[in-house]
Amino acid sequence: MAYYCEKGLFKNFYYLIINMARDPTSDTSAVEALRSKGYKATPQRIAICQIALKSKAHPSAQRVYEEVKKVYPTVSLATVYKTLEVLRELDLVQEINSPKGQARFDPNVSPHINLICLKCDRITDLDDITVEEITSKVAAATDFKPAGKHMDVYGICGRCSAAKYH
Amino acid sequence: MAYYCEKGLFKNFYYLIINMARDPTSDTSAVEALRSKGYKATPQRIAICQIALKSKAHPSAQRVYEEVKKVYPTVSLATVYKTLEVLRELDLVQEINSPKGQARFDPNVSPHINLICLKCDRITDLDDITVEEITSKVAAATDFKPAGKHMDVYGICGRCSAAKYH
DNA sequence: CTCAGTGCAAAAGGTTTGCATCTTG
DNA sequence: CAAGATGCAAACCTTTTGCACTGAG
Repeated sequence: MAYYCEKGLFKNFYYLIINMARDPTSDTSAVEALRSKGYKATPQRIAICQIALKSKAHPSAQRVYEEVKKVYPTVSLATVYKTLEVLRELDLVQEINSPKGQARFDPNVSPHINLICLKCDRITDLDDITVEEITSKVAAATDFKPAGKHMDVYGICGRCSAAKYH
Repeated sequence: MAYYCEKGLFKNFYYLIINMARDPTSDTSAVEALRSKGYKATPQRIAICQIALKSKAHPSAQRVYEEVKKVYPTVSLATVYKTLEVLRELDLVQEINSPKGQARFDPNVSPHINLICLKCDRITDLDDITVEEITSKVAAATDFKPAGKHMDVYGICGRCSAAKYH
């Protein structure tokens, strides 16, 4: 029967499901982006892209892992870390350093401000052209070359200040 | 002789040296800031303030620990962490989240931009009034309340881009 | 004299690494 | 079929915590 080989058929089974459920556009482009730099487009990586490149919640590696496991139960946390590193190299995600000591990943690679809540760790994007103004000002005024396309601002998010007296 | 009691005389000896070498102004104010909120001004804390509030290198806790040990050899890393936490509460330092997964501490609590080098992890301050413009813009446009007085921008520092081909 | 603070060692995350096994191209 | 990727477990680092002892106020 089909279950005997956990590492062969099982994986392919899930790959199939993923392929059926996938958004053809972005999936194809993720595969292409991977291959363009010599990376292999494994089902694990595709599944991780599915989650990480679509989430707006700025997930941590752990969070991505949990989501990916739902559709690809055999994936390991180490693979998630390695893949996120690859996606960073391909400029498909940016890494955000949260105050709680874990990295967060952001598929929004256009210029924007990350509003990082110091209480609940929620991160909200704020698209703002000021980012470009600032980075070009920095580049002009100093010998520092801004590379990331995001700027981080810390504070208390709306939800937390509303829930102040809980 | 004077060495017999490592935890008594030894400490006081170093405390004396610290007092002799100290900058009277800032030291007094650190003591006052501590006491004003009910914290005790222990020699360990004063030594840590000496280092952390004067450094422009945005040291990590480990780095502060190493510096403090030079003048106060019996201090422990745990005490450094606890004291830095107190200093943060007193608004005497701000915490910066570096990409290398350790916190960095910044005694510059006026509005400024932190230029964070993704290669060598060096952090440079850039005083810029734009920070206030942006935080007030954010406060006006969203329900997010900016709290920190710094904004983080990532990139490659002058030294690293000069040393590109090493 | 009392309670907060210290120092130690252990625990607790988060992330990386080494290695045998498996799979893509 | 070769080079690269996976999954597991162990190693690593940074930070936090529990607790007996110490010292500031």
